Order: sequence, then C-alpha cells, then structure tokens
Amino acid sequence: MVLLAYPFLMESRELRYFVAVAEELHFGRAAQRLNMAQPPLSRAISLLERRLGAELLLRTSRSVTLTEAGTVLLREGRAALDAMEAAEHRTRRAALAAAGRPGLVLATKAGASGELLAKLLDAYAADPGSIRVDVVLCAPGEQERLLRNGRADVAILHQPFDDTTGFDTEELLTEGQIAVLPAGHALTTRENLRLKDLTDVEDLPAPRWPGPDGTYPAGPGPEVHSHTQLLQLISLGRTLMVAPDSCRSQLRDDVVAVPVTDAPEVTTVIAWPPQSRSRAVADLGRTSLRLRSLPDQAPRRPVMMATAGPAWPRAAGAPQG
Amino acid sequence: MVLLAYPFLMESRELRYFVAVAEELHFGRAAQRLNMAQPPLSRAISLLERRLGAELLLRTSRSVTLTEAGTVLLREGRAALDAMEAAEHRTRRAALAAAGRPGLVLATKAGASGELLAKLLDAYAADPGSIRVDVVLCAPGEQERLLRNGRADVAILHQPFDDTTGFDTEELLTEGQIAVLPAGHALTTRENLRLKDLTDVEDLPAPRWPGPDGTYPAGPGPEVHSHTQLLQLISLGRTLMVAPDSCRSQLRDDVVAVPVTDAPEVTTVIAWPPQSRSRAVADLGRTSLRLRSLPDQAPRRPVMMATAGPAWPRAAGAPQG
DNA sequence: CCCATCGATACCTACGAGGTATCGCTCATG
DNA sequence: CATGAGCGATACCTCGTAGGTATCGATGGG
Repeated sequence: MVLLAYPFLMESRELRYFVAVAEELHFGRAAQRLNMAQPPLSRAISLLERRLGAELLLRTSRSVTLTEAGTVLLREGRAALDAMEAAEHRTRRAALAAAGRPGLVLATKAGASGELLAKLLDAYAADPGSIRVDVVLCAPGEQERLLRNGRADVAILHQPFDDTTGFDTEELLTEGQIAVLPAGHALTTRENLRLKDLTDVEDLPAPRWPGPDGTYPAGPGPEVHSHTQLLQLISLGRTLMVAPDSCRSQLRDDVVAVPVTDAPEVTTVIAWPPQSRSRAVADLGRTSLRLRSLPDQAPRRPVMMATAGPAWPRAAGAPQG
Repeated sequence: MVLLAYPFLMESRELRYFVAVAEELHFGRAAQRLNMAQPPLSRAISLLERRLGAELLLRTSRSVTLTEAGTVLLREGRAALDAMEAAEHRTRRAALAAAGRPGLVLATKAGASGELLAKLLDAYAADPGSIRVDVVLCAPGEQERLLRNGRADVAILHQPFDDTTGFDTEELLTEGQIAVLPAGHALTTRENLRLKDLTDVEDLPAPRWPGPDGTYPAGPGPEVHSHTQLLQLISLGRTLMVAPDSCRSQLRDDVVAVPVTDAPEVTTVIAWPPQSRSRAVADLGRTSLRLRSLPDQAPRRPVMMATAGPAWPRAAGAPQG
C-alpha cells in the first residue's frame, strides 16, 4: 500500500481568514486585521462553508455568531495554525543550528520564579556543550502559546494554571500560595488566610488582567498589565493578589505577604514539545532533574532577560553564556 | 493589545508538497503522487526554501537527501498537516451532528480486543442518549494516525506500542503476552518462554509487516498484511508471533499459545484528543470506567464492523444500534 | 563514450485571489 | 414612520502566480 498525498481541500490561508472572522465576529474588522478588503473575505468564507458542506457562521446584517461547527473549527483551526507556525519556526531554528548558530528559546512568565530560573540557567550554562539560551518573558498564560506555535523551545509553566497536555514536563518546584496585601491593612494582622477571606474584600477588589484579546473583564478592581504596576497598586491599598510563595523575594517593603492555607499548590514545571528530541532540550531537562537533588546555593551571576509581549515583532534575546 | 492575524508565510499546499518530496526523496515520484508535473513542484520547493531561509533538501542529479532543517520540517509538517486535516474532519462531523446525524468514529486495530470492545460498545449503546458508533478497523499503529488527523474521534491503543502523548486516555485492560506457535513445534512443549527463546528461531523467522510507506523491511520471515494470513502462516509452520493474552480466544486449533514471561505487559487504553469535550466522547470514557468495575458477562450481541485500510477512500461504517 | 535518469530553467496560459463600487437588509433615531 | 448609518453580499474587473510543456545540463551506469 502506497502512502498517498494529503487529500483535503482546506488551505491555511482560508483557515486564517476564518479564525480572524470567528474571533472578531465582524467581517469588517477581521478584514482590517488581515490587511484586506471585506468583500473577498466574505467570499472566501462562504466558499469555505460550501466546500466543507457546513454552516460555520450565522449572519444577519447586524451580527455574526458561530454555529456548532464553527466553534469546532475555531478550536481545531487555531491548533492547526499553531502547528503550521511551529513547523516554520522550528525549521528556521534548526537551519540556524545547522549553520553553527544554535540556540534555545525559553519562555517564562514575567516576574515569576526568578531565583529558580537563574539557578537552572546557570547550571545548564556550566554544562559542557550547552548552547545559548534566549529567555522570553511573557504575559501570564502566554508561555503555553509560544511553546505550541514554535516561538519557544522550552517553557516554564505553572500547574494548575497552564495547560500542559501534549507536552513532556519535568517538575521543578511545588509550593503554597500567599496573599500580597498593603502594609497596615486589617487582614495583615492574621497569621494566615483562607481563599474566602480574600474574595469580596470591599476595599481590595481583585485586579483585572487583559485577556488574550487585549480587553479587560468587567469588575470593580483596577486594570493592570504588569507586576510592578500591580505591586504599586497593592502598596497604594487599591487591590491584592494571590501568588506562589517564591514571589516573596521580589516584594517591596510596603506590602505584606500572608500564607493562604487553602489555595491550590502551585507546581512549577519545565515543559517542551514531546517529539523535540534535540540534544539541547534534553540537556536542559536533565539539568533541571539534577537541580532538584542539588545543594541549594550555587554561586550566582546576574541574568539578563529580554522582555517580549505576545505581539509579533521577534522577541529579542540576551545571550546566556 | 490587540490579537493580530497569524503572520507566517507558509501555505499548507507548500507543506504538502514538501512532505511528499521528503517522503519520496524523488521529485518525479512526489509530483506523480501530488497529481502534478515535476517542474512546478521543483519551483515550489525552492521557493519555500528561499522564503524560510533554510536549505531543506540536498539534491544532486542522482539523489535527494534531507538536511537537518528538512528533517525537522518533515516531522513538524506532518503534525501540522494532520492538524489541518483534523480540523476539517471534526468540523464536518460537528456539522453532521448539528444537523441531527450525530456519530462517533472509533478506530481499533484489526483483530485485537474483540471481546473487550464488544462489551464496551454494548455497554455504551445501553446508555440513554448514546449515539451511533462507527468502528474502523485499521492496520497496527494506524489508529494513532486516525486520531491525530481527525478521521476518528476515539481509538483503542496499546501501550507501549502506540504513542499516546497528547491524548487523554482511560485504561481498559493490562495483560501479559503469549507466543503463538505451530502445533507440534518443539517450543510448544515448554510451560512458558522468554523473549530470547523466540528471536532467531531457525525455522520460525519473525513475520514482516509493511511499514507506513507500504514497503517491507528486509529479513528472512514471510511478508504479511493481515492477521488471518499470519495465523495461517503460523499453522503452516512458517513463522510465529507474540501477542497480548486476550488474542487466545481468536486462535485456530492448529496453533498453540505459550506464555512469554518477560514480554512487556500490554495495556489497552481508550484514547481521545484532549480538548474534544463532546458529550459523546465523555460518555464513552465514562462507560469504559464503569466497565472495569462491572460483573464480567453481560449479554452480548454480534458486532458488525467495517474495515478500512490507511488509504484515503472514506471509511464506511456499520451502525451500532 | 553514450545514453538514461533526474532536477532545474524558460516560457506560456489560465484560474482565482483580491480590489472597487454598489446593493439590500436591519435597526436606531428623531 | 421616514431616514441614514452600519454591515454583509453581489457584480465586475485586474493581475499575480500556480501549474503545464519543452528543454537543458549534470551525473553515473553499461
């Protein structure tokens, strides 16, 4: 039996079009996002619908909504586009490596696990045969995306917040969580807290982070987009936050940490795509294994990091060597 | 920050072209497979290379080989194309379901776990709200592919043979393995065997199954493409096989089963793509859970199955209801 | 040494992706 | 209830490019 060619009709271009429309629920805005005019977009979508034999969108002249099939195609289509993008990035990276400029891109959440990460990178750098590691700091939850679309080779994820299905992982650290509160607030007198003590605190409404679409959820709390900003807002007595224990080391003097006893334990893991059997990734994984059984304080050098939002301009990276 | 459109260049068409060439390592044959002429294929590939900024293939006028980058793109590209195809199939299936013709496609290895599967399907069919299940019998190892490219919603896989990374799974059965030998063969006098007793048995060389590319590996054993054929060859004293314990029930009288004590245990699992939170799949998963704690012999009806090779013509399905 | 094999190049054609103009429907507004 | 703004669909045109044919040039076998 001979292996045949893939027989499906869909082109990735059409899928990009559909995903744009499905996310915007508006042909005009989607067309703008795609840098094209609205009519060809309308045509492409209805052609796609005819070829799939499935209604994807319900349009009136006032609104666009997804059908069942459309919802499925949005989810599956995003995954497929991520995979396409990943193929492209990983190939480019492999070509660079073959051309003598090997490198790893590690994605981690901005403002998390600084200590741990620095130790890991130092230990890896000490490995003979280790290569340059570029660190990309991204918004909470963005790491997973970068790993899925190939912009990163490895990521530091936090269970149970990030979805690690489909990745190989190595546990790095499990820890409890603390509440970070303004110094002097009534709650700071407590030895420890429970989650329900922290919901609906009148004068400290939970902060609101932007979603992946850039919009903020509704609510009374302040809108935030960085941790420094959040800490400042806490110290000003405007909000509070619940975070893993290890972030204590990064707190300012004007905020107070109180353990939250019933918050879920947070496990920091290092994750990579399963078939990525590159030596470098394997080495890094092995390093992280070794790290857990190592004496605690190795000599530390400062670690330079590059920041990168989820936007498209390539993430600049600082050498780790 | 606004969610932007996917900015990559690669079209799935180009990727299909590359995968075809990379698998054939021959532009002419690849072009045939793609139903096109060779020159535009050559052009498309070199254009792809220029746009990726990466050499993918090393060509002489006598041979084509993959570079490092090409190897990466072959692996990643296959995954991406599977994802594209999956998006298409799952969308079509969702549309059918929305149109009142819901159905599940379950992939399983031909000639494996008949008992277990029949029980599972019966139990599920007894569930109120259960829907039609089409069973696709495929060549060993093909189930995984069907699940990844969306032609199946659920699959019966066998650890450690099949790769379940990226799937949600539910364990069904763990069992040892047996050697199936011609009746009367010297080895059948043994109470049990070890793996090394079975390698290099002069008169019973291991059978050779076709790989995914349709070619047979080299070796002394006979070429086989079905289990019936294999059993016949065993009964003729030409070969042997090692298989999970449960296949005993399907053996003919002229072959003998002997336990292999050091063969790895085989775990039969039911698997599905993780985000596929359709009610039907969830029900089936729950049914399989219940099954493990159930009394053994429920009344059984015969189960009709459709066969399907890995080739493209749509798998026909027989209703389960 | 010559021919078979195979990928690359040159050149042409035609399909379809994408643009502009405009229509037709729906709802908010006074 | 009339009007206009907003939005998707339709009509029509243009041009880029995917794909075909013919042929070249390199390489290795007989």
